[in-house]
Amino acid sequence: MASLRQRVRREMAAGMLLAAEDVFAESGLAKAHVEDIARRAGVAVGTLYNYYRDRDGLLAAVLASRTDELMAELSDAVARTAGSPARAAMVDLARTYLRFVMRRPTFIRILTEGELAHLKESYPTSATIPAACWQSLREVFGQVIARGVVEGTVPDRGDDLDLWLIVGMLRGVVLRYFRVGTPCREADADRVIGVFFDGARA
Amino acid sequence: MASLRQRVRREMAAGMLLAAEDVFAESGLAKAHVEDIARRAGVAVGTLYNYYRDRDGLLAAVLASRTDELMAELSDAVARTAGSPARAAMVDLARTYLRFVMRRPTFIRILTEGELAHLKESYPTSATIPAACWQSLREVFGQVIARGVVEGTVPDRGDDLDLWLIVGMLRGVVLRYFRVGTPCREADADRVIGVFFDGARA
Amino acid sequence: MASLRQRVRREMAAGMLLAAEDVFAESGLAKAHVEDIARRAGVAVGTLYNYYRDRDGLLAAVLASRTDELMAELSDAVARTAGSPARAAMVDLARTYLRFVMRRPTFIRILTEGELAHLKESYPTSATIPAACWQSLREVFGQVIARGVVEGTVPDRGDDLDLWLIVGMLRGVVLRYFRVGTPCREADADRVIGVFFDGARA
Amino acid sequence: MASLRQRVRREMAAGMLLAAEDVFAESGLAKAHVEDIARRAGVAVGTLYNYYRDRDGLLAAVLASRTDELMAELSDAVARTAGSPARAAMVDLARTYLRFVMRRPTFIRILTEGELAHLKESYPTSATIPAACWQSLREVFGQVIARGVVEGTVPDRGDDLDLWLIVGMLRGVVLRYFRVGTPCREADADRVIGVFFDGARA
DNA sequence: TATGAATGAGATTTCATTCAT
DNA sequence: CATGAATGAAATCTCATTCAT
Repeated sequence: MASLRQRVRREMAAGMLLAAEDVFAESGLAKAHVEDIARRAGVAVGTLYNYYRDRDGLLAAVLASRTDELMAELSDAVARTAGSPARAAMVDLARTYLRFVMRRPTFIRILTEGELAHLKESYPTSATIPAACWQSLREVFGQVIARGVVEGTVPDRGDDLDLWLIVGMLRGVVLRYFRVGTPCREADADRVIGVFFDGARA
Repeated sequence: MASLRQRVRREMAAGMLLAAEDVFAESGLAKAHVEDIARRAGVAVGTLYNYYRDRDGLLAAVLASRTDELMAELSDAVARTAGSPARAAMVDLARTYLRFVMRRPTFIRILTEGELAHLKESYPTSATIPAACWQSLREVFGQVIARGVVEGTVPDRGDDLDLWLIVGMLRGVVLRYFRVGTPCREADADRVIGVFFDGARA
Repeated sequence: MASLRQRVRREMAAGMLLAAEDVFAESGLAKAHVEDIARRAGVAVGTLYNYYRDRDGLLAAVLASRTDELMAELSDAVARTAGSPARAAMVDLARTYLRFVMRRPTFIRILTEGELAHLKESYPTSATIPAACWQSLREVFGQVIARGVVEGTVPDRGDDLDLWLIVGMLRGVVLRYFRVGTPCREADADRVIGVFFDGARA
Repeated sequence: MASLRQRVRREMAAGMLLAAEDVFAESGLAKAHVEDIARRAGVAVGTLYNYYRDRDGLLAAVLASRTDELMAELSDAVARTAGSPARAAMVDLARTYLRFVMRRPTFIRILTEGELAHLKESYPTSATIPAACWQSLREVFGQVIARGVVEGTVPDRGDDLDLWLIVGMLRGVVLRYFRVGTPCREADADRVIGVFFDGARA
């Protein structure tokens, strides 16, 4: 059982994590200042450093926790659609992902920025996490597509381009949300998978 | 006829622009240091500032020149496919874009990073250019899709989601190149447009 | 009661202010480098910037505090000579001023340099303070001279030239101190006012 | 006889000197940029350096030529009032000085700024000239006052304070011009000397 | 001799991290 | 542990001076 002290410590750490996530997303990874994070968390900078090694460690913690959360939800979706046809499973995956985007938009923003930003210098530990997360996302879709190939509903093209296209379309939906404000809806997930299977005409 | 001095000046400016493009792309917008750009260009820092007002001006110049180049090629593609069916025109556009990506990958890297980075503070002038460029790219596809709607080959869904999906797929192809190294080929453009019209099965 | 932290903070700020005053006076406003001020104050540059927005803010603080000090002493002098004849009051003012010069020569040096230097670019906030201070000094003398006019001991010439002459003579005494090292004494104040009322012969 | 070449060279040098004087006065000694001087003179910076060793040399030349001009006029005044009473001679000197101020205000501005500015670093050669010029001005008045002492119209106080007071008053008149725009008139010279001999009442 | 672009030392300011209280 | 002031390396930008043309 967690002692009171441990519980308090965990809650403080969690509060700082939320503050960090907000600031990383709002200000951008390059302009996210430790002092801003501390202010947002309602603690002193020194306290941040008592809980996390450095700014990099803070980002790594944000990424790790949210990445776990996302992967857990995707795993759930995979598990619960184990027997369904590939297309239905993919719809479920896409919906799950877009729901997650709307629930954790700040994290997704960081994840998307981090995919291309050059983080090695400022964030040596965290630098590889976003790309790895995107990789995992593609792999999840890859598993289901493999089922589609077995089913015969998806042709085997012998490359992984389809994965980049599906995830690309999903990123398109999300970027529309970030840039224009149009929320991501389940219907958008259906459209993405619909286009993937039948094209826009269907 | 340009005087010798003018010619030299233009060449120096162009050299610095190329150096800046490389450094912006390689180091990332946040970690692209003026001194690195100068070193890469083989000039002193002060010389950079004789040609461009500040770091922001340097980035703005890079973005402006390459954006113009890209838009010119896309305009050409639109013009030369004026009478073709929408699908053929879109294939041409997508091929044109991917060819450009392979010819100017550093610029595309900047453009893609700049779409989501928070640049207002460090690059007040350049901050809005990447998003505007992406917007233009969507509009170019939008024009052709409108033709497809008239043709009856593309259903009118009453929203702009299709544009985000197409551009999203293209970005997927490009990200694959950036992350995995797989070059963007014309066949990829055909796949993207093929999926858009007929789905992956076709 | 001031907390320990507040007291320390106030003392640090005061120490930096003194260091800044010294360096501004010794090196001149144009050659007073932040690093020199920090070294003189025995702190790191960053610490200066924790207390003052920028170099301009540092100078503004020096000027504001010392200007207040000077004006307070002059106001005291005006108040305590409220019933005296104008001449006695002016002697008191002049003595007060010269005493202040000898107590705060570094500030007076800054004030005198700042009257003519072009500070708008390097010191946007502080630029107008010295001239305003000199203006106040003239006004203080102006009030007493007005009493002299009422008394009939000073002729009303209908212009403000007398003020510029009195303050000019005082500046002469001070410049002698700065250039030749002759200290400003109360007898000098008496001479200045004596000349103003009766000429050098008396 | 001056060759054409020499004449041209002298005219160019003179033009640069005028430009330098303007810029030194307008921008202040610390913010007078060589490029501004060149632009004002209508030549390239390199040309400036063909005529003057460096920025310091340019200022030294400005100061030297104008100082000579001023001292020549004052010497004339001294010479032409050789037989007059001290008071009349001093009025002549003061008028001569204020006329010069109105004819060469830019130079006087530099001279006045240079009296207190710390020029040793940026202008090693020129640094001592302004103070020396002021010293000469006091000496000129000192000679005439010595005559007044002999005459019995000026008491011998055994110090040089009177000189600092007279020159201080003149500086007051000039500062009024610089700060408020009131031109220096001959009547002002009369007032200064009048106050010196008889006080403000007379 | 005139030109004006190239140079790079030097100045200001920022901000992640440390550590005494 | 929490605090937040101190630190100083690092980054941008300026401008007097040089020198090839």
